[in-house]
Amino acid sequence: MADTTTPRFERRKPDRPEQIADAALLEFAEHGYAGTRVADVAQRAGVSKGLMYVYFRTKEELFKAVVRKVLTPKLDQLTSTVRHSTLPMDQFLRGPFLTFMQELVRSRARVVLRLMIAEGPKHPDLTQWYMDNVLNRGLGALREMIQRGVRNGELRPGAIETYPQLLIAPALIGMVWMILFQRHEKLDTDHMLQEHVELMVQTLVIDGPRQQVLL
Amino acid sequence: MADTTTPRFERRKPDRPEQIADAALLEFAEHGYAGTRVADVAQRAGVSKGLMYVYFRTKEELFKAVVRKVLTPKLDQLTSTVRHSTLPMDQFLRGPFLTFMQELVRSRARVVLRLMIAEGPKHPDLTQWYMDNVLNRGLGALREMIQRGVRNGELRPGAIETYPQLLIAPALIGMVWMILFQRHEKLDTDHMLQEHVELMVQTLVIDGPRQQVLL
Amino acid sequence: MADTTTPRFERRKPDRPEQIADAALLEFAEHGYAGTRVADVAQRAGVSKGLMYVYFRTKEELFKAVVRKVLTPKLDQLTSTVRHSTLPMDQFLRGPFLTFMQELVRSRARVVLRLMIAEGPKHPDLTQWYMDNVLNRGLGALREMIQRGVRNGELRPGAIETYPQLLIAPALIGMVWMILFQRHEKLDTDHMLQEHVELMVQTLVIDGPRQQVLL
Amino acid sequence: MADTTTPRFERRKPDRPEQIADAALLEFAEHGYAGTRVADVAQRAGVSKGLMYVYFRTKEELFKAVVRKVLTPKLDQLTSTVRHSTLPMDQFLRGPFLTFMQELVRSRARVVLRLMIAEGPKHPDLTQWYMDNVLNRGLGALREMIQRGVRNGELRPGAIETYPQLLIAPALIGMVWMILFQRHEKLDTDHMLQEHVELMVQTLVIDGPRQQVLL
DNA sequence: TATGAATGAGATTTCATTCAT
DNA sequence: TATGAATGAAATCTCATTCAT
Repeated sequence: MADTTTPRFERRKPDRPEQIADAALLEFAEHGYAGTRVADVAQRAGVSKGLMYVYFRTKEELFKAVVRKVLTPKLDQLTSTVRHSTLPMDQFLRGPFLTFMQELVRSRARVVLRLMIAEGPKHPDLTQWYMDNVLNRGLGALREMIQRGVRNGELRPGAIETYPQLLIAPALIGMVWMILFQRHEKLDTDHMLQEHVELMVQTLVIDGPRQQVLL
Repeated sequence: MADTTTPRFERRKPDRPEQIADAALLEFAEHGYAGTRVADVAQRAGVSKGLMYVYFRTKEELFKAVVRKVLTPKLDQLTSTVRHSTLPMDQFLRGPFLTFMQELVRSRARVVLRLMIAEGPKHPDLTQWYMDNVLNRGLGALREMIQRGVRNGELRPGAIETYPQLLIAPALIGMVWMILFQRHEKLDTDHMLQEHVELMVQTLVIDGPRQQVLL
Repeated sequence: MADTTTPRFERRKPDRPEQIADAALLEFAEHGYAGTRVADVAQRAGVSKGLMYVYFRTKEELFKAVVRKVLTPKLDQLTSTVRHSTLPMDQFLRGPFLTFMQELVRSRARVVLRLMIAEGPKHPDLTQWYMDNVLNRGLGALREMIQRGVRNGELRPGAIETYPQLLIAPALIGMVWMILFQRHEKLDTDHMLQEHVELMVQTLVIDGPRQQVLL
Repeated sequence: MADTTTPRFERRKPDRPEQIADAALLEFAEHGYAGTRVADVAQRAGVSKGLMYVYFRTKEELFKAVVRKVLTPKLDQLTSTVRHSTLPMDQFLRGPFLTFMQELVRSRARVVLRLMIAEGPKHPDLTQWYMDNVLNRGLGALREMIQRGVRNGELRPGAIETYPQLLIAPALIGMVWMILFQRHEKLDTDHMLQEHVELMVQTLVIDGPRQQVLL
């Protein structure tokens, strides 16, 4: 009632980058990097083509911004989960860790993973950022968790300390499956990850009185 | 009769399609699908642009042909390995199966995986072909192997029968690592896969007299 | 009455148009007309883009204003120099006239000349203004001077009355040289102009008692 | 009659660059560098936009090619004229040299001069080329001619040896006039140049028996 | 008066595909 | 069969100008 005429311009600078990045993620997810038209992102974001270039100097910058924006919180979540847990190792793996993987497979990070795999080799600086801020932070957090378990006598020492990748490998499978095949053939990734965690617990966790202090 | 597709008595440079597909794989590997120029493939193959279109009607057809050409022998190798092995399960896993994964990570299949992840969603028919001829054949072979082990009393029944993906998940990690990070930070994927197999053997293989007949 | 355009009692930063025009000249000089961004002029002038459009309705208007602003005083200077001189012709040519040309070559007029040559054909009204207010006033002043000399018996009558352009042609050469080549190869334009004047004096000035009244 | 259907493609590679450069010159002449659209050049040349980029990688390359193409023959003409003349100096100046300047003012070089003045500062390599291949060759040829005259006792030594620019300065005036004002106000550049040459001959050429050997 | 976020028309450039030879 | 000159649709990016505040 107050605004009877729709203004041709809307001024709301603070929201714009967010708004554009969200739209961009969706377009990139659907069409990949090269397949995405800046014009379509603009339309999806409800802004003009020109405005895109006010906030992101090139399509490539936009892409990188999207990747960073999506992955950063995911990694924060992982590190935080690992750092603040005081649960016994088996409960931790079956609980928060499993949940993290299950959510990861479903989250927007999945499509960003696809984008990284597809475009990473063309963007060395983005790949470097990914290594520093996603991969190494992620693996670092996992390794920290495992080593704590080993020190506490909860976990068998061994390969998993050297290659924490093995712990999340099935999440990667899950994501790739979702990307490529989910439309064709369902896979219960939640269950698969649960079974994976069971196997890991069986293999890694030392039986016996585990109620010792964990901290 | 053995050679039905190649017209035997026409004069033309033999294996032109082969030649082109090989060049195309290298270009796709380096630049991705969209980043690859048909002209560059032609140059690399040593033929004219026009001739490409004699053998492959579009760039997309060429892409699909490349994917099929690379993956088919890989799958044949896996199925054959699994089918013809008469080794006890632990020896099989530590031997031919580990070797297969290690080679897989290094092979041209790696770059095709990248291409599939990047482009799959845009080519449903290719994805369908991949599911039928790569994924399901691959998982089928693995499942077959596992079930034989279970029947023989060599393997514990359980999750791995349902989700043979868990067995090759680290190979996927290895491939993705090679694609994205190998230039930045080395990972000894061979060793990682070996450790993975050890974990799997510990978890899955039933101890005790294993020298019973396998077949 | 003296000051009709500037409203005397309104509060605003004085000389905004001046300020903008000065900034514009520098930008136009560096990047040419098309290569100059209105936003950059605004920034250089320390005002907002929007404000520019309060004082100059379009980029083109701004351009024309700059041209006029720079050239007008130069022409005033020339006419005034010529009109007020009471020197014998040889002294005048070697003195004030030479100085004028030497300064001209160095002045901001040089870059405006470049702009006129580049953009003139696209702006007929500007070109017309230039003809009326620069070219014809300039040539007029020179011709007046020459004719006075002829009447006084100081100068040989002839071509130079018809084509006073010949008298300042080397200044044009000097300006073009400064515009294009000075960064690559120095030319002592001062000396060149001095030599030109010497040649002119030799050719044009009638020897003999020249101390007669001049005026 | 032979070709009843107009083919959509015409294959005539050898002509193309020429054809495009000619069209480009006309467009650049009319609209300047920035004001010229590649599409319009293409249309004028009767080829597709895409083909432009087959022969000239960028608009800038096209521009440079045009400049070089137009100026090179002009300079060849000047050097050749100067080198091969066996005329006495006054006849040479009043004859071939005057003719050269008169033609120069009318030729396509005129518009290229405009382009150079306008765009030179933005293209240092083109400017360097211009200096090496136009300016210095041109001035060199003039200086050579003058020094020959001085050695022969035909010309007074002096400023003109140091600054041969003074000899062609009026041609520059003529060209600039043609560019900017000819549509508004005629100037008989031919006559102006003729008068200029007369002045130069009067000033520079030594009277007396000039029938001495010239060579 | 003053700002600068927002617009949108238009420019250059790329490249898969066609087709005259 | 073989070539590569030629096409044209489309994509990215720029920037003068407008207008809500």
